[in-house]
Amino acid sequence: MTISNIEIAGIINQLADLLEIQSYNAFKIRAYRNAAREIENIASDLSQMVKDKVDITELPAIGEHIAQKIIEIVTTGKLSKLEDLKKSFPPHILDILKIEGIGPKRAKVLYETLHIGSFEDLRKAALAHKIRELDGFDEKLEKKILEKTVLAKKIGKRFMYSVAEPHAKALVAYLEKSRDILKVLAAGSFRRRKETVGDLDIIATSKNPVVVMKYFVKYPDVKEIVSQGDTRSTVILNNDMQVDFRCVQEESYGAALHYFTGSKSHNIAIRKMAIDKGLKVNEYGIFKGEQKIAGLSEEEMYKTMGFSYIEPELRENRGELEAAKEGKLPHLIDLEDIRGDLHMHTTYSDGQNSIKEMAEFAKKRGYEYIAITDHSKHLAIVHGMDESRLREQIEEIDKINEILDDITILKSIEVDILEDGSLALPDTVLKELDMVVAGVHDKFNLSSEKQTQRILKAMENPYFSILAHPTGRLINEREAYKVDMNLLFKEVKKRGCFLEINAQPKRLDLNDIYAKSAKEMGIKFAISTDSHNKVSMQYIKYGIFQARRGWIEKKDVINALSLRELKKILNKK
DNA sequence: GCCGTTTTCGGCCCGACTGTTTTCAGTCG
Repeated sequence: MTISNIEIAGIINQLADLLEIQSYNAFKIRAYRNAAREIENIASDLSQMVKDKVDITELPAIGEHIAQKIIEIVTTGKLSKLEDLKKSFPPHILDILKIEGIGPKRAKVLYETLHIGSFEDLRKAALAHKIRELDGFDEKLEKKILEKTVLAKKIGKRFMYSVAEPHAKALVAYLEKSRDILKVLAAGSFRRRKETVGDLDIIATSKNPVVVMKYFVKYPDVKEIVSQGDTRSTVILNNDMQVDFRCVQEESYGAALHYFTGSKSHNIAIRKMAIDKGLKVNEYGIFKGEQKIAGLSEEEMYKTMGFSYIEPELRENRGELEAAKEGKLPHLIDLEDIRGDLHMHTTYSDGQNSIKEMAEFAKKRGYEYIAITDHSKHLAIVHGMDESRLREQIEEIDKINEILDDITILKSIEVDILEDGSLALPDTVLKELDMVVAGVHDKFNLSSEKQTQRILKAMENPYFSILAHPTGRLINEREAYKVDMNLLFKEVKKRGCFLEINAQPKRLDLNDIYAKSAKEMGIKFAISTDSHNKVSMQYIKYGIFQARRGWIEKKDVINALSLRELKKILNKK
């Protein structure tokens, strides 16, 4: 039985949800939620920790009782307390909590008076106008419920960062046109460069917030106004993306920006630390009694709290506050640090541009080098190369290298790791390459043991350089394959090979949590675009964002090295 | 249910919007 941290957190959150409908002790519920949030943030695998008999009560927010529950979940896959609780509710009761405006209290009323336990029940009751008569409901809410239950399946969807990005930019550009707005910025998980964005949080400063609110809700892409107040409004855009907009006075810009950037976990941790210092933190500033002592800028906020400035990407309460206190924050990698791209395809396999076109585009970007990594023959669908095609390509690269100045094309391949852990091409040809990128492209459903052994075996190959997209997940499409990441990292470290942070917006693989964990073990990374045409080399920024969220510094990244240094490190293996 | 360099008991982040039950509960972020 292997169960992921996310799944464990999900079970504990479900428990909290049901207890909340039962009006259970609010602080106990909060304790469950705190524990779930911490579990989502832990890099190491809880399942493995339990198997290794690690004392998990050492983890924050996890005491004796929750530890027992986690052990039960890991060993049985279930939580008996939750299973028992579920028996007293209809099976889909938690679905109705996803509807805007229905929380645990109203869910309880719906269930106890009308026995409503699903979207379908709710919809029928709303159509029969039975909802409006209930305590805590009215005609308006009933109407809203009816609308929401139609679109139920879209609720809770998260957008890939790259999808949210143009919407955020367009909206910010619209707001910038308002004369009443002084500053405006997209905050929230978007500013933290999280791989998916649930909603947009926009912050602005103005002397006339009410006027600004009116202007905001008139944005042409708005489909629905959820709420509109004097300083805060919420709308839904045509693509169903929610936007929360907050407008404050100039003097509170830093505090509001900090508050609206989050993460929630980071904010709560800071507010608790403030209480210990006899201070209060809110979106208007830091207060000592009645007196405001900071709030103009985030820098000032952090300084007042005794921290160095924390980059938005780090604000997840994953140790950044402790590091900031001790002045030990990482100096995060920047786009400008990248000197080459080590994963891209050409017309030799499934790419759209020639080797030369890719090289020339890279040169324009100011790169010193690129690696051409077309697919190996195993994958018929992408016209993978066999040995002789690869030799042809090697020759062509040699020729182009002679012609092109100021950029070097490294000879490489994205070779398949076969089910038995061997590579899809023989060593006789792999040894002629400058480096070998290897990846799993099929048999995603192997057991964790088999999948892990498959990759470890592949890494034994003396020419293996970089493990491509290490977990294979596709955001919103495909789960990661099951791999013992902890064991994998140990072997990568021992072998001296490298892990890829794949910058494709759908991959961003390794993710932030794994990247941080691997970095802590001393592993180095290649941040690569896996481009299938020249233009997508620009995706490198998404890889940088993910790497920054994983606390990655320039010194951790092999394609931030000069060509000479890179060759040296590639040959050392 | 968790936590503690003032505490093993007594706290637990903080505030806006909605609708209305004109002082607050419910919900949300």
